[in-house]
Amino acid sequence: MSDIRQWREAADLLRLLGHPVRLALLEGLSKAPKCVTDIQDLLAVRQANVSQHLAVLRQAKIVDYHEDGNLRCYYILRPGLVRDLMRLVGREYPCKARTPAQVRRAAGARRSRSSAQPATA
Amino acid sequence: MSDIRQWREAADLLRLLGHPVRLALLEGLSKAPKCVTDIQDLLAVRQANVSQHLAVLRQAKIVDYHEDGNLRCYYILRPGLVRDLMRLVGREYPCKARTPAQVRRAAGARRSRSSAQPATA
DNA sequence: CAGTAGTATTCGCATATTCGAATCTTCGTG
DNA sequence: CACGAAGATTCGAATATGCGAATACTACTG
Repeated sequence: MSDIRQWREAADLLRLLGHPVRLALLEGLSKAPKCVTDIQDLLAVRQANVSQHLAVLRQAKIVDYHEDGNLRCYYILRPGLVRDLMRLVGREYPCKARTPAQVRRAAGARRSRSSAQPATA
Repeated sequence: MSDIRQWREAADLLRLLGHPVRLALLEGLSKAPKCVTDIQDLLAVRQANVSQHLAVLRQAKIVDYHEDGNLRCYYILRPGLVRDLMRLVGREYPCKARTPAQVRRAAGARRSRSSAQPATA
């Protein structure tokens, strides 16, 4: 479990979700589908910018839309993801400080690298 | 709930977590506390870079450390947060596509903005 | 005290992200 | 068909992020 590449996808997802407008967008959409102009109106963000953020969320398969005449009604494509996301960012996670002794014991006998093998390189 | 500023903190948190090295770091630390050199060795990332990422996580109060002589043993300061985070990025969230009719109905009667009330502003 | 291992910090560059302005497309209506 | 409204896309500039190299700092050891 030391390969960093396996975390790239998860990191991309988190980074993409980590934008205030996109979070507000997701919360708004999680209540009901909305068209771009409604969102623009609701969030006080310019239309082009709303479209840009929606495009990002759409590429990530987090939202999708249906066309209704001239309008595009966006909705949450993965409600479970958004729900869990909102819980994560909404919850308070208290700090659980450990004592030096606890940490030292949990760290095991691994002192330094004095006995390190040259690895695979 | 249309104020974007209230999402800034959450967005900052997600963005900060959205980095492959930091995720790998958190997973490694969630198994046991480790010192910087151990991590550097485990993840094949340069020492300065490990320190940089750890500094970010420390400022966000996600990790902390205790000094053990010359070493700094880092540990997860908010295990609940990291646990839920790992669950979120580890789980599969299936796409729940809606039909146009479903979306239109859920969107309510809000067609466009033609009949928009001036809101509370 | 000199040397060294462990770690942090600073600096600079390369790359990525964000956003506004402008433009383009499409659909509906008269 | 002309026009306007809804929305997407492109482009460029400002800002942020990531990382390596170099360096500084500190606590042990001899």
